[in-house]
Amino acid sequence: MDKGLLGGGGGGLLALDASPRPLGFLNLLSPPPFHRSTMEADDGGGGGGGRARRSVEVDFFSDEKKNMKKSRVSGGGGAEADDAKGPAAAGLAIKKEDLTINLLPAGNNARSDRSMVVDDDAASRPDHEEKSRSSNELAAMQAELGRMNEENQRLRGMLTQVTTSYQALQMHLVALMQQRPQMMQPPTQPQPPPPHQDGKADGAVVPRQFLDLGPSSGAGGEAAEEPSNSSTEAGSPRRSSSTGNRDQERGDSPDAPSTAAAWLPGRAMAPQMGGAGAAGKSHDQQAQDANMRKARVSVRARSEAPIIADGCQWRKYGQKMAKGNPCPRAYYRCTMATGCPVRKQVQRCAEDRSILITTYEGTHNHPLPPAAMAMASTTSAAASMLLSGSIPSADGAAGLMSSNFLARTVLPCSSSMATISASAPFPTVTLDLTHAPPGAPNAVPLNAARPAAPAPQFQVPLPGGGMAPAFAVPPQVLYNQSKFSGLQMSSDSAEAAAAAQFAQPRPPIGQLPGPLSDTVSAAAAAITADPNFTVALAAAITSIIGGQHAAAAGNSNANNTNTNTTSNTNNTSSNNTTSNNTNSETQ
DNA sequence: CGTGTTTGACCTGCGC
DNA sequence: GCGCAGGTCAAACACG
Repeated sequence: MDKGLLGGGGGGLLALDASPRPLGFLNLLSPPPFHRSTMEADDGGGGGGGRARRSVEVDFFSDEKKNMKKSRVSGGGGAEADDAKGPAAAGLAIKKEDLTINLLPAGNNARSDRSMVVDDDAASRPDHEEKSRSSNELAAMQAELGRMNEENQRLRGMLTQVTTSYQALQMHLVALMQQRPQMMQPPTQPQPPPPHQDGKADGAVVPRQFLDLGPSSGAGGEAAEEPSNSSTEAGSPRRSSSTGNRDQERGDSPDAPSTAAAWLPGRAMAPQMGGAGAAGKSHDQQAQDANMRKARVSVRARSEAPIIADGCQWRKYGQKMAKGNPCPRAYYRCTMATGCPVRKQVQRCAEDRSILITTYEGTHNHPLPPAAMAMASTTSAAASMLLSGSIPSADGAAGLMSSNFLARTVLPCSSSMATISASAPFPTVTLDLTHAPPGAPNAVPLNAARPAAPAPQFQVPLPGGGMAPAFAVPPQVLYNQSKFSGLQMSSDSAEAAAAAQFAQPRPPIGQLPGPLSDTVSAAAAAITADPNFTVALAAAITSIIGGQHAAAAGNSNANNTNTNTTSNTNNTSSNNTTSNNTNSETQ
């Protein structure tokens, strides 16, 4: 099925999506603002009010745009959309040009408006008056230009800063990506002989340490023993739910929280920089892990479909009645790789059964199709922010702030759509996609974003391989669903776009077939395809760049918390025992 | 026959 | 210590 998606999507979209952004990854930073006008036409919002909260970028953009607008006014030139590239530089260049032009009072000014006025006046006034007026105007313009230059300097500085950050991030990303292929070995080889302790200590070297947590531990039955030992030494407050032994055998559950942070900036970075002292460090880290609770990302979306397609393949391994909810909760495990620790729970909201609550836990230890990448990056970003926010002090407030930032980052169009609950037992970020933002219907735009996409890609694959009647649902549902799947769908197109590159053994993100370019292309394609994906990536990037900023940013917006709390336990009691539900309602 | 789902049983953590 | 609830396992079953 996945193959079908990949294969089907195919080439058409590739050209469509990938081409527009030759700059590739760098665009990750710049597109959101500049594409907003075009891409977010989808949202019908036209960029309206809600966008403004977009932290630095917005300001940057708006300022920039202002400048550019001025430039255009003065330049009178045509194609506006085209010069959206190279913000600061372009603006500066134009300005200089204008300067030259303005300094030449010579007859035909390019400044259509003003010059027209001037000309009109000039016709009826003496020369000297005209000249004085011109000189005044000139002076004013020069002053304005001076201001603009200053502004440009500022913007340049910001740009430099952003670029620097980006480069650092990119390097980090590359490092992580290069590590990933290593991780991919184990899954294909279901159980590489438990090289556990040594494997982590030597072969895998430092960098793998975090990434190891998923696969390697998942690989070796006893391998998992090691971490759990240390963590138990550390007190093992972790509530790895069930099954000490079984989990070790699976190797996922105990490590899920760690893997959830696998590509976290701080955490992933630390080992690399740490270098030696693997033992002590890992010990440390494990203690940290032990302190860390499982981070979860919960997505609320309206959907008639029993499950939300997120680009991954899931296998249902259990179903249970949750207390206080007449609807059973289904447990899924990622089956895209053998040792993948990622799980998700799917349950319908008790209050509104049209709302599907999908809770993700853990991080994939295998390459993901862009479709899944979108979701993974989103959830990972959410989880990482959550965790990074709570690591330092285990303070819920930090996480809360981060989450607010996340809310705006992941879902910029809806400040009140993401919520965090750092309350026990697991810190959970909730992305509430059930609220229809103002300029809603973007199911169509999504389609529009990928006009050539074959129908199958729009279908919602069910775990069982069937297709959910996702588009037989009411518009509202469709909207909400698509809003959620804005991540997946858009990335579907990205998937399609990347299909050519990933077509073979699918080395997607992990292996960087060539240099970085393929991945970059895919990312660029995806970004081009859908602002939501951009935003998701931005969230991931933001999380990598630094939780502090996130926390800070979130801090400044801490008042945006909404009331959608995610509590992991429903307190209403019932007599539901642990008996399993045979209810086929959701299946 | 392979893959995925269903479902009863089991394990674990937590609160009382 | 006991009971409850969440989470998972794994045999049985269904399906293509």
